[in-house]
Amino acid sequence: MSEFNNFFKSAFSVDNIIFGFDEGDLKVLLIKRGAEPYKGMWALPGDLVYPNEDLDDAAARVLEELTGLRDVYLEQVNTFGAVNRHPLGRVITVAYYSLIRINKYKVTPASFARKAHWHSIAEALDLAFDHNEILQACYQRLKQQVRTRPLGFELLPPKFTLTELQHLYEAILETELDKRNFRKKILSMDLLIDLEETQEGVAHRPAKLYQFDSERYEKLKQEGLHFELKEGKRKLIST
Amino acid sequence: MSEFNNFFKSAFSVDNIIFGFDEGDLKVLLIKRGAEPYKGMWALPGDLVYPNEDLDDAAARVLEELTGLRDVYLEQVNTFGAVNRHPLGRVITVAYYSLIRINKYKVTPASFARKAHWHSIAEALDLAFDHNEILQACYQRLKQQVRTRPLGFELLPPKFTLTELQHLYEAILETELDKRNFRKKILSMDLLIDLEETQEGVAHRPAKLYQFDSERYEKLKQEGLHFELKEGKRKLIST
DNA sequence: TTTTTTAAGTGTACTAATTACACTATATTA
DNA sequence: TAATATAGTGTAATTAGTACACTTAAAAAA
Repeated sequence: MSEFNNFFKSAFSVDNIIFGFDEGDLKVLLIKRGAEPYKGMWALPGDLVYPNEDLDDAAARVLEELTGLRDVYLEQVNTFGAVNRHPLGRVITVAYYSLIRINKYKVTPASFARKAHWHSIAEALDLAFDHNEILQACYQRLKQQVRTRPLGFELLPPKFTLTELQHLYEAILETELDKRNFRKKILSMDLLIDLEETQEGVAHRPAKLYQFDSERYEKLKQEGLHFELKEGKRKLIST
Repeated sequence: MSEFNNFFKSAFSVDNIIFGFDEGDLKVLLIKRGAEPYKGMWALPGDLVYPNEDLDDAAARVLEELTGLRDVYLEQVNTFGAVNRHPLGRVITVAYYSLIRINKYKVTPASFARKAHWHSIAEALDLAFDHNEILQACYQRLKQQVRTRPLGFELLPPKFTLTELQHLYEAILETELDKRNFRKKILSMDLLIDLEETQEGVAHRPAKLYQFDSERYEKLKQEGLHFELKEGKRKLIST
């Protein structure tokens, strides 16, 4: 590896955009940096990748160290590699997003993080490094993917109502959906199990509870199912 | 950067999946490796990223060194970072795909490449490193993106016939399309300029020539156009 | 020159999916 | 028991997708 030696002076990191859903709002988990650079600023949870660690494993590790959660939906989005994106040297970073159920999360901040906190997507501004750009890229990717894969369920508790599901999609897609059309579409996919239970303790007619049928989804996927949700109002191609 | 020093011993590379279209077939440009490791095997064109070079610039450089082409459609797909993917050290690689007009390309092989050659996608097997995996990932991404963005035109000469365009989509999507329905759909998008010219020197009725209207596309995109092509036969969601 | 060959070009009827839209039902709380 | 709040439901109109076969225009062969 003689002539390559000049190259082996870089590092890479993973950064994790952890999405959650709460109070009708799409949230992202940020940490307040306890050390320079960017001390005191909010940042995406991330870490350098160990020399003997696979990239995907590093992303899962970062997530687990912060939230205590394993086996979470995790997807690689993009790699950011501008020369000066990190003040301490050449560090490129691979961005992942993950989807977690916000109430399963318990704070176990890693040593480098002084504070972890959920932020609404819209309020997550002024982040350290190039993390604003990374967050936007991941959010756009989530928006795109949520239309064609049943990812939304990862963000909801195991039992949910159709209205909760609709609100989730509305929050992610930043659009309003028609209640009847949404239900018609979702139920026609035959991916929900009607639990024959209802909400309790709400000051109105209680909603029925459903569960995502992941076995059935795996079966349908093999047969070529296209899970697909369109926009509230479809833009037409016209002159 | 004291405690970080152990980390700054890695390198990263870019690998470029260069797609072209010729003789009704989707092709990929591969080089035969002239040096160890994997000497003599076909590989994706790629290179280590210089310490002071942005990732995207590196991808564009690799492409230009090999083909002489600049300002080509180039898109980052995925980053591959298994610990042992490169025998000479820890090297993660960022994969890009690019779309070029095959007749604009002239061979100018870089020093590390003994030979560059177009391969049909289906025949590009037994590549060096983890390049089979990378190629497949990029091909899947192209397939997906070609449905919702007018990328196909990047692969055709500026003037083309509707049949050529159809064959291109059939090659990429690995499906057959109905001639009348394809034409109806494409023309209804209003993205083609009818050049009022016809083919010459063909032993049959000459086809009309068209040009992609990129100005109009930019305008329509802002208004929310969804360029979208579906499969030949649509799988229905049913019980 | 006529015939053959090859691919270009065209329209319609049917089916499926999407959209817009408003009232009734059921629980709690006042 | 009245008020409030959200759940739950159907249909008609529009748009998009699909299946399908014959005529046209050029070059090449007879």
